[in-house]
Order: sequence, then structure tokens, then C-alpha cells
Amino acid sequence: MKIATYNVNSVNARLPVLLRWLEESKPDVVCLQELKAVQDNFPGQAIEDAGYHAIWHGQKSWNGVAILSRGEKAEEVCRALPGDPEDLHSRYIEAMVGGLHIACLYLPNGNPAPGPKFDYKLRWLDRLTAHAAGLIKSDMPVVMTGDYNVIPTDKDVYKPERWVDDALFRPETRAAFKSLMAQGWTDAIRKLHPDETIYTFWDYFRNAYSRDAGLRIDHFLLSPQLDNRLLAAGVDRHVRGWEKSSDHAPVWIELASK
DNA sequence: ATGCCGTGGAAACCACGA
Repeated sequence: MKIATYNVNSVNARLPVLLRWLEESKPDVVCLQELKAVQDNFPGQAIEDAGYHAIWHGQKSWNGVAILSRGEKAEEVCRALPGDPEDLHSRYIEAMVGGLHIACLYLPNGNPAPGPKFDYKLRWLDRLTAHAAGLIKSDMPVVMTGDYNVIPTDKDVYKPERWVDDALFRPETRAAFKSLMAQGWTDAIRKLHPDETIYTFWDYFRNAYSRDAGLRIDHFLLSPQLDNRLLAAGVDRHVRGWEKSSDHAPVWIELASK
């Protein structure tokens, strides 16, 4: 079973690239972030024609998350991260599919830091950690994936010294992510590629992609039930080089069937 | 070191992203 995550930076602007990549990569489940479309403006028909069911939670202008699946339609569990009814951003959707519990998330960027946006990011991370504690205690195999907007370590950024004051890399951010991981989650990419330089995002400007000046911020967190089912993990970085690409590349894992 | 680019939405610029 192949599961992917892809921050598309507008699902409608990205539709040709998304369809081309789906055709090439043929994942069974896909988590999308940054739809940048209201609920009624999601390209559901085009995605259905490509062979995928979809559930999604849109929002005007910003954010937006979706879960696509081949074969069975994902059975939605919730479409908001618990813990703050005032938080109206569409950044979280959770569903059951293929016998897995799948959480698709788009964590707040948090810049500029310090400031209210950074506070919101840290609160969101706290809420995610609280919710994740319940998920990891359940008997279900859980995949928690998406754009975390967190650079976990020095080797996940091309020039760590330039990012120390950035919301993606500040000590508070890394510490919060570390305490989430300490619940027992596995970073799928790092488990299989502990020492490789691997990025999932490259800026649109400064020729970041051709210079390979990237960040690793899109992650797959796996619950312990999945530890012995992880077969492969990687980044489709060539997709970042396509015409009209997102600034993120798709990330994927392969799980052994149970 | 930096929104230099890309997108959406409103209004011919600005907010926002990482």
C-alpha cells in the first residue's frame, strides 16, 4: 500500500501537475494540503476521472486539506483538530481507509516569530500532541502525515544557521515536535534514510531547486503498530522540476499489507 | 540575509506562504 502527501499550493492551479503525478506514481492514498479553494471549488470530477475518491475540507483563499483514495472511499472521522472551537482554519482531516487511521494535516507556518502567528503555531502543535496521544494509545495503525512546517534537525535544512530565528526551526518549534515524537512515533523517511540529505520543499526563487537549497518539512509519522510494515519511503523530487510545480514535492511511503 | 516567486482576491495592489 502506497500512501503519499503533497502540499499542492492551490489544487486548481496545480491540477495538471497533480493528475500527471497521480498517473505516474499511482498511490493508493494521497493527503493534500493547501487546496486554496472553497468547498465547492474542489476539482472533484477531474480527480474522480483519474480514479480517486476524495474527501476534503476547503476554505476561502487559504489552507484546505483532502484525502484521496483508490478503491474504497475514505471514511471521515473528523475535519478539525480538536481543542479549539475558535480555530476555523481548514488544516486537519482524519479518516479511516485501507484499515488505517489517516490524519492529514497542514500545520501553521508561524512567521513572523515571535508574534501572534507563532503563538498560534505552538498552540496548534500542543493540540496536535494532545490529540496524537489518544491516537497512539488506540489499537489502530495510525499514519499522521502532511506539511508540518517543522524542520526537525540541522540536517533537514541546507543552511541551518540562517534558519535559527525562523518559526520552522526555532528551538520552541523543534522542542514541541520532539515531544510529539517522544510519544513513540516513527519518522518514516528518517527510519529508512537516517543520514541522507532529503528535502521536500524548495523556494520558488533564488533558484532554490536547482541549487538544492531545500527544507524537509513534510513528514510521515507512523504509530508503533506500523513499525514492521514500512517497506520504503521517498520524495518524488523530480516533480518539483516540472512546469507549474508546487514549491513542495510529493512524499510517499510503502506499507506491507497486513 | 532578503518573499527576488506564486497564488487568491480584490481591485490594478495586498496578504500570505516558508
